[in-house]
Amino acid sequence: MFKIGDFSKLSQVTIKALRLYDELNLLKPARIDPESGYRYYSAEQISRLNQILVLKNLGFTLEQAAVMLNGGIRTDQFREMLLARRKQLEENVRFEQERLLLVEARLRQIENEGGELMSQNEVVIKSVEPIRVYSLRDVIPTFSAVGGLFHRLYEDITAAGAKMAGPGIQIYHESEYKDHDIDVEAAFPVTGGSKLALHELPGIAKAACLIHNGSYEMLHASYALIGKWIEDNGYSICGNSREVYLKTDDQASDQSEYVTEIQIPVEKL
Amino acid sequence: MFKIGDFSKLSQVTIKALRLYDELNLLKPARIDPESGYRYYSAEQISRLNQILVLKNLGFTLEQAAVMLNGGIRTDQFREMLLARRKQLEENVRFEQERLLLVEARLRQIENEGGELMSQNEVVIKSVEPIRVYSLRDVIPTFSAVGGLFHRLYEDITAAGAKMAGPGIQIYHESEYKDHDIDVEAAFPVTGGSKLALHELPGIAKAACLIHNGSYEMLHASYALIGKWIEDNGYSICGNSREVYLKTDDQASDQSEYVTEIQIPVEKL
DNA sequence: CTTGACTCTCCCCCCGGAGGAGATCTTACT
DNA sequence: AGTAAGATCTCCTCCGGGGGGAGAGTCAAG
Repeated sequence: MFKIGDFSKLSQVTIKALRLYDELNLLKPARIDPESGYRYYSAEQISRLNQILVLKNLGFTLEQAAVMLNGGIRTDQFREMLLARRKQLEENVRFEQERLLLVEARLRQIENEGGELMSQNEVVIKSVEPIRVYSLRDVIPTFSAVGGLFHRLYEDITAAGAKMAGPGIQIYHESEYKDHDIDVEAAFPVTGGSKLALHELPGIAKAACLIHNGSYEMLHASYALIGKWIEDNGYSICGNSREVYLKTDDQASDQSEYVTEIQIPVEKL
Repeated sequence: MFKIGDFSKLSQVTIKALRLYDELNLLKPARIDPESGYRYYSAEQISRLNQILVLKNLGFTLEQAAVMLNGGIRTDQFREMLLARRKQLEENVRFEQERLLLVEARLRQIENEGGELMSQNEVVIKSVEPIRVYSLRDVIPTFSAVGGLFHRLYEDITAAGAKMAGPGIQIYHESEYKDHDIDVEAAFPVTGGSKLALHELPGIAKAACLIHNGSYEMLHASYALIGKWIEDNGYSICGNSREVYLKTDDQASDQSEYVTEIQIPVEKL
């Protein structure tokens, strides 16, 4: 019989851990002195402890280990848990490797381009929810004509007694870059106005998103940035890009205050 | 200005997370209504939020992100943190991959050898602490003579008025298997007996350990098991193996109750 | 018998939120 | 203007695998 300290030294498992395993019914001491509460372990229990350590090394939780070791498991169940474990581990490895690539990309960027540390505007990947909107789609001669499209949209909405329930969204229905005769859709989420024919804007599973601050004349710079990012990070564009007008003339006194989000659907190559 | 729910939808960050970032001084709302306590965010703050998300994706903690974004950091410091991060991530990947190999080895074992699920006695890798012992070393004709060695050890210790302070240990000072004229050391940690010439048994950084239950006549089977395990798991033997007599004739009424631990120093190939 | 080393239970902490309770606030509809 | 629904607030507990420490009780050796 060993006291917990001796047993801990023998097994290289901390006393804290042993007490926890006791509490979780993973490894009950062979005897507990009813008066002092001291735990006494027998030499045979090292086998059991080793089983626990093996399961822990495989990455199972202590709770799973308790279920397995307390007998409620068949070989085929164990096999299935191992398969699930393998799947999870493979995913973990992929995830960590991808994260590693991101870190290395940052390091390269610092080495090459000097100290930018964190730019004000960073590209992030996120999903975009589907949303019901009222929208108008048209082929417009030049970019500057998109204002008119939004104006017609606004008139339709107010005429129907509806209200805008979110920021304006613009979708480029072009697969390539064009600067004339552009197929463009302007949309607003609305509330009320049951007469309006709403239409569901599909969600985007993965979109590369970048916030653009300031006048629309500089939007192309942000597009260049996000395009470079997509290329550098091994994504490719797989859908129509959008602009979301988070802050525009109705809340900003100056064009320099405008805030626009660029969303580009992407997929991992 | 967006209420927290709208801002959450825009940014695809949960309300819970936004409130946490507020608490951690990562992202304070642009305005908090002093009467209702409602948080109001401005469109510009999405940039800041994206910075947070990027740092989180790189695997930094929120606390680190707070330090970085709140200005107390220079580029070279950021670079060092990235380097540390890379090192940690590389280690994580190695660790998870090794764990994955363990799981796959288990799966192969189940497929090949049918349902053993968990054997009673599992091999674990652990470290062994250095320990001060009194020991005798001799070349003995056959294995069975090791008993005599321990007997002499026992007599020396009691004669010196000392006591054994732990289980007996046997070290094989042979690099290959021999069944006659074996160079063997028998050792006991002791307390008291200042006249005894103690000697420090070195620690082992990595030892493959296996508990053997029962008579010593079956020890060879456990040696075969641990040898196979070492080979299967990509280790190689790099030192003298030991046996630790955790339960032997002084506490056991029958040889079938003996408990012995085999320790073999190994290194990863 | 004393003293120092061990052990006991109980509580808080880590990390990044998730889930929920109960109260208050805003907003849309009548 | 009232009311009901939905949003939001703070505060609490929980997850995993223990680590660290307080305060009290126990064991073993000289």
